[in-house]
Amino acid sequence: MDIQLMDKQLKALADSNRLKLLSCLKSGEVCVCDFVEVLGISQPAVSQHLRKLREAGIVTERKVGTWKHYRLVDELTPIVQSVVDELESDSACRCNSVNAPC
Amino acid sequence: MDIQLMDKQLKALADSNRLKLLSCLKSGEVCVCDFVEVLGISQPAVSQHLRKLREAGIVTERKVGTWKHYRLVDELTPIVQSVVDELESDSACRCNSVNAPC
DNA sequence: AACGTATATAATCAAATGGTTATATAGGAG
DNA sequence: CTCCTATATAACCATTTGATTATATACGTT
Repeated sequence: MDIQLMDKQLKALADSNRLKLLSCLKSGEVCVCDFVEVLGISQPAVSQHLRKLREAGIVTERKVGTWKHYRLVDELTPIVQSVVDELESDSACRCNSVNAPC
Repeated sequence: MDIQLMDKQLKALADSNRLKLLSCLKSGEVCVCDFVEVLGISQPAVSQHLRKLREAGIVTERKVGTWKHYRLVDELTPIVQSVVDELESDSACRCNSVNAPC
């Protein structure tokens, strides 16, 4: 495995808020608006975390109208997979907002 | 697995110089003096990287006179193990210095 | 005891990181 | 077209990180 990709993925994983995002994503797609509630940080902050995960090849997105649904990529690298395996799935982060389109 | 430990270990892993240290350690014990040559950074910088790995429970040390030999801990967590597995073992970093006591 | 070597710690600094607010972009509803 | 909502980007700022130099500690040698 390319050591530069490894470093990039590890940097993307090494943040507690991003680990929480992965806990949420473990059980399926989640839209950005729900993440904002879960993490208790601003929407732009969430957007920047998701970008970091996306650029590391860990998550991918799907547009649904004005919303975006994020999910884990299909083929995770062994390192990312081992991190996801260790995380407890957090189902509390999905479809809680009144207007969530999930 | 404790999410705080996970975060701490991931932060310890998410640095290219520390990944190089682990590449060296994959094939066995290495003393600090050799690391300095390999990474091309100062001795205190190496010492601080090693401390971070030690405090994350990834490496341990053994005193040999004035030297210290570092090695991977016996029971790595699944995440750390998967990172080590992905790294190519770098044998060029051992016992190269004239006065290395390895 | 005095000196030299190996490693660790302290002090300092520049760069990277993660947050905020403000603004841009894009799509759906009226 | 205009307005509202969802998301992304830009600009900015405080904190953290990783390097350096200087100093402390510990051990071996003379």
